[in-house]
Amino acid sequence: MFSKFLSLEPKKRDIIINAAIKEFAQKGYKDASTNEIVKEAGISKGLLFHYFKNKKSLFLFIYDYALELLNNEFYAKVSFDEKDIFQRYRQILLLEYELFKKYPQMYSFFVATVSKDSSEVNDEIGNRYQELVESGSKLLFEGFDVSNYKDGIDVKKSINIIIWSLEGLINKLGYHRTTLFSTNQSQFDEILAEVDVYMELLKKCFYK
Amino acid sequence: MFSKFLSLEPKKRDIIINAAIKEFAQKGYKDASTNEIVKEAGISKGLLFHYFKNKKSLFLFIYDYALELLNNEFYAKVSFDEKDIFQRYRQILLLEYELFKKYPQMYSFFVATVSKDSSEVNDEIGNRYQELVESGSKLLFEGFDVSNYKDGIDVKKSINIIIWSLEGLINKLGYHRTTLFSTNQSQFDEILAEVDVYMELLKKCFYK
Amino acid sequence: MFSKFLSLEPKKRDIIINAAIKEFAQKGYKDASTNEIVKEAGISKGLLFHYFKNKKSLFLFIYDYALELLNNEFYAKVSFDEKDIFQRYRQILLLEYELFKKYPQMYSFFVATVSKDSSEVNDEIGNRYQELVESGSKLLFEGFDVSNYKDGIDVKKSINIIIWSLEGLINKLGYHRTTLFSTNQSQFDEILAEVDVYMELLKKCFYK
Amino acid sequence: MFSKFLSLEPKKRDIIINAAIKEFAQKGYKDASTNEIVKEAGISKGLLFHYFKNKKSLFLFIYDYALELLNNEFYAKVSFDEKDIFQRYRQILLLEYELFKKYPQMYSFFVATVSKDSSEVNDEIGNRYQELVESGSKLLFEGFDVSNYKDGIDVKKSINIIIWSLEGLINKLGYHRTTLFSTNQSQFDEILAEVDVYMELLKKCFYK
DNA sequence: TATGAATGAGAATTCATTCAT
DNA sequence: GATGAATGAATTCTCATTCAT
Repeated sequence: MFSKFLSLEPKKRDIIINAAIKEFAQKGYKDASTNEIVKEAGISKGLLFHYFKNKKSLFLFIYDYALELLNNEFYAKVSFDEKDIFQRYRQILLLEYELFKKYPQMYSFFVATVSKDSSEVNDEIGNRYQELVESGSKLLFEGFDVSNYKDGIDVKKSINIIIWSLEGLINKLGYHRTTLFSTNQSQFDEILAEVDVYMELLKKCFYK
Repeated sequence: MFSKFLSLEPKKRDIIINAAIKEFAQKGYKDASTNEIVKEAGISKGLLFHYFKNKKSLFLFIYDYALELLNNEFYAKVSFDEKDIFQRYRQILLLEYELFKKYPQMYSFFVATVSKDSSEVNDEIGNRYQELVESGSKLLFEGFDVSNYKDGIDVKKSINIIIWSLEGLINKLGYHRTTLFSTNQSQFDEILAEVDVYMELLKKCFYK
Repeated sequence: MFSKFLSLEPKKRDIIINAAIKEFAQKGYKDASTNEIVKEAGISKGLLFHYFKNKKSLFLFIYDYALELLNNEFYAKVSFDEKDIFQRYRQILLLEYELFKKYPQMYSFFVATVSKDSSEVNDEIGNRYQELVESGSKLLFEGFDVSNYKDGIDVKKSINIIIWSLEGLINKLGYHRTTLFSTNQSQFDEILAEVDVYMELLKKCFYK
Repeated sequence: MFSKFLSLEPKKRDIIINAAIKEFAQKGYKDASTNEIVKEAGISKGLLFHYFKNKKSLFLFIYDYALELLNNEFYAKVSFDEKDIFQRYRQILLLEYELFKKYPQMYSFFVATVSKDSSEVNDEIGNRYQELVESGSKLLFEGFDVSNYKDGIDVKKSINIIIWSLEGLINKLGYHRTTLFSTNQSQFDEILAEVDVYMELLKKCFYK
């Protein structure tokens, strides 16, 4: 399928991938211009269509590429030995920060794909991203040690409250996560500090 | 600026506004077709560009129109006499439900605008919507009676936790708010019931 | 369907029709360039697609237009009162000559369409041209007075021989009919004279 | 000119020739794809253009190759000892049948070339095919024994009538010659039988 | 010889915008 | 005010041809 493209030297391959991710991330599938992609990648119009049958096929390749990256570079790195929900969440935040420091366009790509999703590619991508995120969320936020919870607390619901609260917090702090993760280290440290304060408050609610 | 359009007889004006909202809501700024708008509104292409300098100017008009509607039909109707945060939130949910029952396209319009925002209009709309929502949120979630809060609780933070948790809940229940509000009354009642359960849990956390 | 185009002022409409016929006649459906058509017609690219949904639709319009022309300007004009096959054939030749003097491109168009027919339009045009020609041929070469035929001659077969012979002759004289009909009047008269000689020979064969 | 190609080992050369004939026969000059040709021939794009300057040059080579084949395999095999025109014609029909059984693509190639001829190659191929066919026809249909013709018959013209009639017949029977020759033996025998009937009728006309 | 990646002009089609009526 | 014909730049995609290896 993409054999021609995949056997390209990594350097050039990545230039093209990044140009495509950038354009799709900025404009969504439909408004993205293959013209812009080739201009950004510094290749000819024909070459893009030598590697990819058409725009859609290029998009789906990029989509799968990004999904795999997300899986390998994020979900695979979470340590599930950490049984305390707050510690686990801190770990996740740090991993996310690293991830999006490394691949800043990828996050925008998913945001654009999920929100601006065009009917032309909807059917194909189905809900693979959604599935990954949901199955991921389940994984990320399960298997906690609940021995130190107050009696009479619905554990599941309390975990939800913790997650939603902290999500709400970082959304507020970062407006969009994209912005959040484009901040520098010291700003990020401030955010972490604020997260810690909220964690303490939530611990008071649910921990003995 | 829009004097020509504004001095139009209200009936015709509304037909055009609704046609535009519908198209922008469905497709976002860039993909919206002025052709579709004039077809839906039953006017000629020339006339649309007689009233509005260009597509962008039409969009910005619609955007401001929708913002004002949101303000009048929602924020202005919240009763600030209700001093209990949970009661206030319940009231807001009901108002929202009414609002989106009445103007179903408007919500879609904002969702589309915020998510699919095209770089071409981003700068102009700035963050007027965001500002309204934020200033609105402040308004909506201030001035509570905190006399029955546990001692030693950071009130502001606890209010945030309540809001974010309930937001998280209805996002989860409705997946997208759009879907949520297009549900029928009995489904909406179920959602309210679930909200109540979470409210009880949150009360345990923060109320004496 | 083609209402926009049909309500155009005849002069301009014909310019476009002729430009399209010319291009399709020269290159066949697939190789014909809409770019060339608009250049030849002196209109903008957009206007062509304002009148016709796409290249295919333009082609089918032209095809039907040409079919109707062929029917009105040729088949409808043949006088079936002429019961002598040779006189009938002479009449037909003269009508054809007039027809193709008047619409020189049309003949080329059909030749190109029949021979170069692209799979992309084949299904749509079906065999409407073929049907017309065949039903036409039947009409053209039936209902003769056979009272002066020699006895023991298979009339049907003899008529076929007459037709095929005369067709063969004018094909030879004109190489392609296209060329034939682009000749001038005096050349055409020579051809007619030659046809007459062959007719005499054929009469000897079949007439008493 | 084509020295490089001609000094190729015959096996490989024929693979390329056949691939090219097939593609040109199916699609005509313009629509034929050099991509398809190299794919079918199992060679690289570069190699094709190493042997042939460009697509046009390849086409002209194939064209001349096919012309020569037609000459050697058909015209050279006709026995001119047969002095009876009807026997000669029968012989020719059988030879044609053998020829196109052996080289089915070649016939399609000429049909496609003659009918779909693109202006880009028209000038170059000129009318070499036409010339061959015409000079061939002269050869094929000359030198007959006319001793048993009726007196007062223009022999040349009567021969023409015979040829055109029989051509007309097989065109009608086979619709296109291509179809005709792709029929199986028993169908071909039926056609021959019909030809014989017409021959008898024509004999009555011209033979004593 | 032999490869196939790379090119870029040209194809059909869309669409916001203008302008004569 | 009102129309919709007319424009042309921009879109995705194709394909003969070249050239470094």
